Amino acid sequence: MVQGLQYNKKKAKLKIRTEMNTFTIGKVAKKVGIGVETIRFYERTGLLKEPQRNDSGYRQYPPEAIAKLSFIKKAKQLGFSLREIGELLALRQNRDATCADVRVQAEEKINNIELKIRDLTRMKEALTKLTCQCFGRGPVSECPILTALEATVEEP
Amino acid sequence: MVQGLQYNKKKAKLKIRTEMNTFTIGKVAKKVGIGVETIRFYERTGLLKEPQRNDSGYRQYPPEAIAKLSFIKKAKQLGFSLREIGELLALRQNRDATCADVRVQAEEKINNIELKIRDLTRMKEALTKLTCQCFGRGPVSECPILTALEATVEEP
DNA sequence: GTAACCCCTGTACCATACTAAAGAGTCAAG
DNA sequence: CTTGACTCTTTAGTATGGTACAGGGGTTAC
Repeated sequence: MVQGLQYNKKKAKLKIRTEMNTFTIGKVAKKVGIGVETIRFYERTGLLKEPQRNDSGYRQYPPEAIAKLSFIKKAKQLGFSLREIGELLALRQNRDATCADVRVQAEEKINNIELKIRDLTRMKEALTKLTCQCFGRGPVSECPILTALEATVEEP
Repeated sequence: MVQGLQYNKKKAKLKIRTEMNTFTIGKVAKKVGIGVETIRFYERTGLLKEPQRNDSGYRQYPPEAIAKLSFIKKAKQLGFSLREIGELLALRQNRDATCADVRVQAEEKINNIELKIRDLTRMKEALTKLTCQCFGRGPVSECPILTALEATVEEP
């Protein structure tokens, strides 16, 4: 901010920022559909590289940043964690990386998701079984759902 | 050791602890198969009520505590959050609660799980579709998985 | 009596992914 | 020139479910 003030006095109102095809953090956030805080958070955690600044210290994002954030958003919707997204972004940068590398990541993720689905399905079946035993009548003390959960550990 | 026939109150504390059917936190943890820190954590968060203490300030758990912690453990395996488990435990205590109340909770949870499964299935399908488009050959720059994710947001 | 455990409190920390607030500077419109 | 919207940094808090000390004291077996 000190440097910003100094520059501002010298270079007053040259509209470098608007003549270039850059966006403020707010515009980017709006275009992508996320919050400005989220973008700054991604920058802090290294997911997004630090953008250029204008004379006031405002972040200036090129259009690619919007593409990158859209990428992040979509990958997140696909269930990738920020760490995994970071790996995908790194692959994208890596000239030696091949399509196959990306495919491996995607397949790992698919296996991952399948595992989660299996877990949830097992949970659901267990719960369904319990609710089928419960007629929904009588006091809670006789509820088969709770009594099933109450079963204590046996003495060794 | 207590000597002779005399019932020494000061020395009887040791006796009282062992003659009653109570357990130290470590024993409980072992029986249930969780850590002592976890039990203290449950107590801190109000999931478990504070047990009696002996003269040394040690927690003394009745056998019911083991049942309760087993309940918590099993409910957790079924995908209930600690908050939801707290609600189930409260229902169990509530004399006015009925079996139907428990059933409602279980059914809500089932719906919840189904929703998650649907979400994951959609993710999986999207990813599978992308990987089917990728032959795993060529440079990363031409990977259809990444290019699909790269699609930018259009101008409004 | 002394080592090897156990238990106590309190605090801080792990990961994940943000979100908010304080306090100050910047910018464009009226 | 003022106002309001925007931006900056730093710090701290949210929720979830724990885990890991530190620095004390208690208990047990030999």
